[in-house]
Amino acid sequence: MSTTASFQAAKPLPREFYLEPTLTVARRLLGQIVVRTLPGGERLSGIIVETEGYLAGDPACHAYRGKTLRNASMFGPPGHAYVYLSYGMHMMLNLVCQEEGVAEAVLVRALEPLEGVETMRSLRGGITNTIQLTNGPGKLGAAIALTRQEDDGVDVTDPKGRLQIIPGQIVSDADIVDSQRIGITQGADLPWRYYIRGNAYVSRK
DNA sequence: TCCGCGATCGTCT
DNA sequence: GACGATCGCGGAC
Repeated sequence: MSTTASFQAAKPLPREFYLEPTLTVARRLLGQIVVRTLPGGERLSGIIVETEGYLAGDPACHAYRGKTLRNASMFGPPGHAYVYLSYGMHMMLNLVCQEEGVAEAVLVRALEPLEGVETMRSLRGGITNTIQLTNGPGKLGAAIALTRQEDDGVDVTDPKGRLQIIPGQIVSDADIVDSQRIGITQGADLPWRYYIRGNAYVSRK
């Protein structure tokens, strides 16, 4: 196994991290690490390699038409998760940005697996191709066993939480590619998708 | 390799 | 009653 001791001890990124402009947060989340602790104690983790920003006033944002039961956590405090069901089958992971009342978030679209790869494999139906484990928002949701009941609204800055974002590597601007968001019709031309240049786990180049 | 389509269900019109 | 911030399969070329 690889040397994981250094990041296992790391504390989650602080709440202030999520108060920068949301598109800045979307860029800075690249290289950071999602840590999922299963009920039995096993850790699943991966490096964030692809994100998308969703802003207030953006027609593609779920909060565009106001607060509802589904998008309520987006209106909550920063540093919490907004998890929802997409296409009736995929759980999507977003991280809430901006102060309470401002509904903006970053969608985590792809991870590079670190810990718990074999468990992720079984959660993804036993597929053998490691690249395809987490190279898409629905795929990573399944790979880390996200559920709306247990994960929507959780505080990802809580050092004891089931879902945390901890510091990873620094990604320089030169290694970040800006592109158009995927799978939306409204605001499809906006370049608010970011990914790590050359990373094999990005959903689309 | 590319494209079209079905699965599946909560949410909002 | 329609439509997704998706995915994976099957058929055509």
